[in-house]
Amino acid sequence: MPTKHPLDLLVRSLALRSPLTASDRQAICDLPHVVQALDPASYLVREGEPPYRCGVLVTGFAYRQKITRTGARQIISLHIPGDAVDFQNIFLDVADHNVQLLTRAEVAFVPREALQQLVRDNDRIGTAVFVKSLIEGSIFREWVVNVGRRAARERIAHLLCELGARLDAMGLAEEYGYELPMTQEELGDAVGLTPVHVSRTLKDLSADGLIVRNKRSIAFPDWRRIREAGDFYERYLHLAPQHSAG
Amino acid sequence: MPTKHPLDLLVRSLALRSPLTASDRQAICDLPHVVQALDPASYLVREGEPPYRCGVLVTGFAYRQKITRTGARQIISLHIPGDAVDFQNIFLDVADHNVQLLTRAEVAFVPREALQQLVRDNDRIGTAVFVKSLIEGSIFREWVVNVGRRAARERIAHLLCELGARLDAMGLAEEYGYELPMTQEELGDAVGLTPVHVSRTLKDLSADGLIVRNKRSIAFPDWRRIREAGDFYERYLHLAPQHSAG
DNA sequence: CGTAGTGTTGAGTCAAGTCAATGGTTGTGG
DNA sequence: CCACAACCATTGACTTGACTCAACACTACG
Repeated sequence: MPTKHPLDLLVRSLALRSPLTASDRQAICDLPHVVQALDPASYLVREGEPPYRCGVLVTGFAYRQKITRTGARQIISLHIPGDAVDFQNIFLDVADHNVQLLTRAEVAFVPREALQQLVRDNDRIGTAVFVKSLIEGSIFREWVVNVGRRAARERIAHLLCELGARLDAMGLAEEYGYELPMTQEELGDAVGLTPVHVSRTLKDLSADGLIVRNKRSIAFPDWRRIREAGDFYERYLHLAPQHSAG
Repeated sequence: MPTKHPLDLLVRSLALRSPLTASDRQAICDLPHVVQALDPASYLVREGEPPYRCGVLVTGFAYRQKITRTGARQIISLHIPGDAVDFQNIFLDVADHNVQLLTRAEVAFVPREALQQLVRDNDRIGTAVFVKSLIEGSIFREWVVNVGRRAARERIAHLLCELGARLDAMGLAEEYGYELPMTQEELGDAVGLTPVHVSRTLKDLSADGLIVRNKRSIAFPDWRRIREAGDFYERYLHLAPQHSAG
């Protein structure tokens, strides 16, 4: 007897911004799916391959990634439980980037056609999926700004704030911080810095009392100050519901 | 007697990737709209404001932009004739970035509700708009990579290739190049560099015979070499049609 | 012509990168 | 339960790609 449906978090994530009725929620949970437990670094999507299914994070974290010719990796976004990692691919014929697991994770795979059909048949769900995709696009835009125009300290602070705000919106953060399941190399690839410089910058942030580190957990003693250090304004996350879209 | 409908280019842009019937095309052209001629730097969208209409570029160029706390500007994307600059906003309640004209331009403004209604009522058009939005998202992702992990020379070469490829797909490029309506400051803000360094890098690219400059026009004597210099692979532009999405 | 907006060039600086060594943590298997 | 291996984080010394500042040149346009 499942205490919790694997797609519940997806429903919660969609309902955060778009109104969904009880029957909409049921329809999402009724999507055919298989849940798999996968190891860190497992690929959910591979650049160049056609997407035939959509992975939904039930537990664990993932990231989007692209590799340049010289072998440098850029992490393009981070994904938390409840995120569907393939809304960006499901209406396109070929994946233009990779998605990998950051941690061990349980992933619910939904066949592409079933998801496309539901999006087409149900207006509210279709809008919710569209809205979620557009918000992901908004996050990509903010990352362009972060990586293009902010100094190292701001970049890292911004990333930490964003993750905190998103986890918090999903009810997945602790009181003052959260478990950050990333190495400094991964952090660097997310903000366009080398791991060495990430190490130094985190040290500075700690020294200034903006963050408190303990193993891989991050806490913010003063939310206002870290937001300021990261030039973080959460409007781009569109955490309030989109009433007029329903 | 109009020789050409203002929304024709939008139709062409959508039809590039998604199949549209003659009546779909007619339905798009029948959208209510007003065409305005506007000066460079005019705002089409302002961060923080609710989007009540969607601008479509009939002629001229535009860009998305965000300003950091320190006043630095990051250009997030460039838009060419046929692009609708508000697909990213139309289903969200508040704009999270600015859109401005790069050049003098004619813009067709479509009321938000009319566009939303058409997207909801017509499946093929809805899918086409969704696909176009997702491709814009793909371009944002590539920009994160460009600005995060490539050297100055590659960044600029990549941007020039992207614009060339997109203009070419819309039939708006010359044989070997195109008119680049950007100052070096704007170029710099698009790739995360200072105007001084853009000037030096363009000089290098010219010296190596990768580009030929004449006023604001750019030509590529050898497309293969400039692609290579920019680490440019156009898969992310999804220029081939998305057959299975229709 | 004068002026404002661009673009170019040189000289000096600095934030972040590179290279390399050391130290700490975690997990595993003998 | 310990020992080893693999991975990760930290630190120091040095380098460098891009930035800053500043002067000057070009161009378009009234």
